Amino acid sequence: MSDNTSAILEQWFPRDDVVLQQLGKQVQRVILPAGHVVFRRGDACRNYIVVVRGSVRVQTLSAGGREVVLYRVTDGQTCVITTSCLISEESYPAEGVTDVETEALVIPQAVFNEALGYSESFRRFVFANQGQRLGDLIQRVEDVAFGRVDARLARHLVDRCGSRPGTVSATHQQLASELGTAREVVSRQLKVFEKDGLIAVRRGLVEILDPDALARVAGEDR
Amino acid sequence: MSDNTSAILEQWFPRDDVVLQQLGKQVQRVILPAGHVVFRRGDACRNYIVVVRGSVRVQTLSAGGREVVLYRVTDGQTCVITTSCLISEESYPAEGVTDVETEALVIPQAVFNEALGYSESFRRFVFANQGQRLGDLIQRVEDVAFGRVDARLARHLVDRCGSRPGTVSATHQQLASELGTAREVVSRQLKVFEKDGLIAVRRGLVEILDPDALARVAGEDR
DNA sequence: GACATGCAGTGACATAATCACACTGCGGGC
DNA sequence: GCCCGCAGTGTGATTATGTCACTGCATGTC
Repeated sequence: MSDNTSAILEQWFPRDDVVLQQLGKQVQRVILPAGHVVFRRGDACRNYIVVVRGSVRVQTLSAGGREVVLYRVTDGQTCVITTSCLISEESYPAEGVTDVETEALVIPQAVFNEALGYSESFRRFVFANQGQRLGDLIQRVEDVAFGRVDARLARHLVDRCGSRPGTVSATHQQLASELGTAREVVSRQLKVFEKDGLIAVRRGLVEILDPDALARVAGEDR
Repeated sequence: MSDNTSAILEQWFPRDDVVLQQLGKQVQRVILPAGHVVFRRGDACRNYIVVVRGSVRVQTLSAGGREVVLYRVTDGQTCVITTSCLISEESYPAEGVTDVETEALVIPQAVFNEALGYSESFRRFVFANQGQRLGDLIQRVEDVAFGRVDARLARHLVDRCGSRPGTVSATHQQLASELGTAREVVSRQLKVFEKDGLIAVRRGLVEILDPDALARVAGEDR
């Protein structure tokens, strides 16, 4: 069990509170492999899920068969959709898939409800997470509605490799889903970046040669 | 005071519960004129707001100065952003403006927090609302990313006038904000609809002549 | 009437999405 | 090894949208 797990459990279900201690015992820990489908569109939601370590991307399949990534849930975070579905007892409107091996806490609905009523700090955690994911979603609407593809692509690559040169492992199709655009557009844009010496592309792989220049492209607000 | 207000107050703060009764006394009712700015980007959030009657649109101003409408809050609903900002004590990431004269309940932060811990039914209401607005947002991401402007515009007009012929009062700029596109695009598309005899346009007004045909345009999934 | 202002129309151009199809690297089966 | 299949990629043609620059038009104010 990772240190994170213990810390989170201790924080929410401290030893000195008998009620929370009891609730804490019903929390399970799971480790999911990369690519595991955590929930599908239409599934009923039965558990509150907290990602302790790893990354889950939440995406939706449009009528035309295209995918957009809505947001990611990473270390110490939870998913807005899960939370609201859990309480309103609606089914999932999107799907969640692990990007990498992911460690998560699974809190049954009943336990979640009790903890929510009992502990203000738990409530605060839950809602703060809601706010953050919500902000991600709003940002996404703005990006897709107004953002230029070159800037968005550059930003995404920089985000994934940091400020040091390195490689990002993704197909053009995956990148397109991240950005809410089409594969061809990504292919062409990558070509442009490559011609400018910012990156090198190989099958399923993008090598970042000049993160600073890339960051500059990302930052140029039109 | 409208019937709705009494009903909502009675539902959340019933007479037979002394604690909730006390909390209920601190809830205020306000009537806001059309076009009133309920909250601005960057404002701190101090109250939980429930729209009893009317409509508030929540929108965001992008870096380029363009506006998108994220969703609307109407009769009996609340705003996701308000809720999560209130609990996580962050500032508003968007702004809210009344479309029409709007009657609302204003619940101070402290009262909201207490009620949330005390009443499961109140909690359920709060989160169910979160889920609905969230669904709106997801839909918006899909629309903006994949939707065709003609279909979205047609759908929007139909939504606003119903299945009977009638008039929608909005400038092209307003329509563009609703759809997350540019004014010129709306102007051109309206011209096309007009040429096809679906609508007639006048300054600040769109007259719906053939709602059925318009609905057909809206429904044609690509 | 002169002017300011907000709204709408339009052409030219840039960017992005879509469609159609060719090409390529790689792994599995033989 | 060789062939094949397939996911991944490249590219041109076409259409849809977004952007820019500017004009015209209605309305209100002085």
